[in-house]
Amino acid sequence: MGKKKKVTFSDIAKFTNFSKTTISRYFNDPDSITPENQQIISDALVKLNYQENKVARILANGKTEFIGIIIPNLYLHYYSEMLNQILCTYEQYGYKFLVFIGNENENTERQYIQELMAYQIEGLIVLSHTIPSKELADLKIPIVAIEREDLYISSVNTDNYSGARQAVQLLASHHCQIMLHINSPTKENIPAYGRISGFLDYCRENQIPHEMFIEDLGINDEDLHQKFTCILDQIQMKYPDKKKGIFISNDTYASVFLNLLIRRYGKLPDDFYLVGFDNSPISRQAVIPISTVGQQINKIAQESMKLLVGLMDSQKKRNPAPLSEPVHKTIPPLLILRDTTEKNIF
Amino acid sequence: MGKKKKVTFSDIAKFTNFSKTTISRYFNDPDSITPENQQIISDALVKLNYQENKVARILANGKTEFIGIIIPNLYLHYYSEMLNQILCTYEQYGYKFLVFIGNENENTERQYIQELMAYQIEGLIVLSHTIPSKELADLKIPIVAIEREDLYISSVNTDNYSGARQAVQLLASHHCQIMLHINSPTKENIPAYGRISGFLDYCRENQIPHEMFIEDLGINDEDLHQKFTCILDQIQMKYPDKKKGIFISNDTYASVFLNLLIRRYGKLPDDFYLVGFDNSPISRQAVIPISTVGQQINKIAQESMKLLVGLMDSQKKRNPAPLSEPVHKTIPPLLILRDTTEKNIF
DNA sequence: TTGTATGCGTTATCAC
DNA sequence: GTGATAACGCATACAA
Repeated sequence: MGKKKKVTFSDIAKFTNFSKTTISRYFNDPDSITPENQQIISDALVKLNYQENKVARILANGKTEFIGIIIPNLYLHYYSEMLNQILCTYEQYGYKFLVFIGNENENTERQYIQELMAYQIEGLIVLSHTIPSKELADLKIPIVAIEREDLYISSVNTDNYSGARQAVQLLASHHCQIMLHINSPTKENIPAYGRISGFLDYCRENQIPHEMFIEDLGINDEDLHQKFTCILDQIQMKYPDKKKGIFISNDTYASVFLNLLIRRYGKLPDDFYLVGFDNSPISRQAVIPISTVGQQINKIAQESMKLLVGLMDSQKKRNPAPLSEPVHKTIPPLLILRDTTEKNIF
Repeated sequence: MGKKKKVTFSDIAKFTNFSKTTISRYFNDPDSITPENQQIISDALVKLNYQENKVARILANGKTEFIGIIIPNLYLHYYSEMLNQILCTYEQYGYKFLVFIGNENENTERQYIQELMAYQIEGLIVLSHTIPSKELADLKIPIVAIEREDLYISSVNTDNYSGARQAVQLLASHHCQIMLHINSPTKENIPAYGRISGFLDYCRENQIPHEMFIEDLGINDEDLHQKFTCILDQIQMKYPDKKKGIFISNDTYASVFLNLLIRRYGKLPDDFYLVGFDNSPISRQAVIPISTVGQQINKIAQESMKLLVGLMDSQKKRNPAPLSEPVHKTIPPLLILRDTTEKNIF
């Protein structure tokens, strides 16, 4: 049995004694043909078992309805949940997504972008960090960046700065006497730097004693564990009698730190108050659920698509403006109170 | 400024005084033209800033290099990591992926499949459970199922049965006197049922006392917590003096159960031995790292692609066999020993 | 409301 | 080694 050829408009046209044009119109503007003829065509479609071919349609009308996504990885919950939310917007906008995993390699990502361009994507969502926004802007297609350097392109980010301030404010409201911030080295031009500046600004403005532990915390578990043990020792040495408010740059780290405390003291000591960042599952699943600055991933995804669709629509006009100035949107974080700060609950 | 038209083979042909055919050959069979002419064309490409158009190529040669993926969600680590691994095979095979989130709605997923077919996907990877394999087989395209009902289609699955046996064997080796299995209701025709049958078979064969707790464990955290509290109470009531080996159907549940124990007793009691399933991050990140039956997600992804690519290749032949009998591959799990069983470490 | 002719950008089939 | 020409399947002016 050979491979059966696909049914095309020609076949339907012959079968129904209409022209291909009429068949085309049946799909794109049904009301322009009589109801009876609609029915005839409709019947023919099922009788011939027609399957539409959008590739041909693309070539003819230029609209691929493809959006490219370049995302660093999916093992961090933040990224996989963001992708989840973005993909789900298909229901709303109908755009299909071509997804590439960045893998932190600049040239590989350039190749991915070429591939995406070859498939005539109408827009691009970038979460990976490697390629400078200047270069991305040169692609001359609508682009939205999420939580990365975004000088030359539009973007949607969590308000990291205000999130950090809220975290410290929460710790201050529990009368913590010394504020500690644990983070890895962060460039000033990416949104996450707001977690550092927000911490510093709030402490300074309110004259609260504070210290930062900025360290490359490694990737593997042992490294992480060792670094945190070291940091904990320092903290206990320097501030033995003070009520400590600790703001940690993400929930994964916060959980490691919490586990360290639990295993050392059998419980979260009374003079330790913890706040993480992200509201990732681990913050809920921890032995003692961790208070955290929650990123509203669904809203970020929504806003990104809204922004991107807007840009793409304006490109479809007869006189597409030369991709106007970048727009930067900001989504407020949500402070989530759990047991590492709300101890009165016990 | 109007929208500048894209550069096509025609433009390059005019510019270089070759024919479109030669330009095409430059891309698809460079050695069929002289090196000098290759250079001329190459120069013209950069001079004109040519961007290839794969959509036109698809229409002409029929090969989309698209693979469709339907996956239930991305908030479960198992799925997001699987998607991660699948997407990364782009480097190896060059196939591009169109990803849809299933959302557990049968008709929605049917729609997604129609959309994928319209984009002429060459193959399909299905992780969602809603559509029966019988119906999928009727699509007449290469399909690989992962960890779902797979009677009529090819599949790659973890050897759940052997995994469960290994778990119980591990618990037995630590002289647990009563084996407990906690799981939610599972249909017999999906691979995960092996976790139940493996548990039962091993216990029966070795005449080990055992009990199963099969309960719909709900979705939200409170439900889960309450159900597990109830189960723990039962266990303590029934088997107060026995060394308990508990095999839990996944790491998320295992972590909830562990946290319950820690919060109640301040530590993992000496007579409790725990084994989870999946080797998801939570099993490492738990206060006490959880022993688990690790799924080799990377291997599953690799095997799935290998299988699918094989099926797709055989479809491209002149006489494509009518999609032969389904092939079912099985990937062995990896038993991972951590602190919830290896207590001698303390 | 319907049909004709042409175009979308590439590949494939022949020629030469 | 290179070129002319016809597909590929659909959309869209323009005509009727």
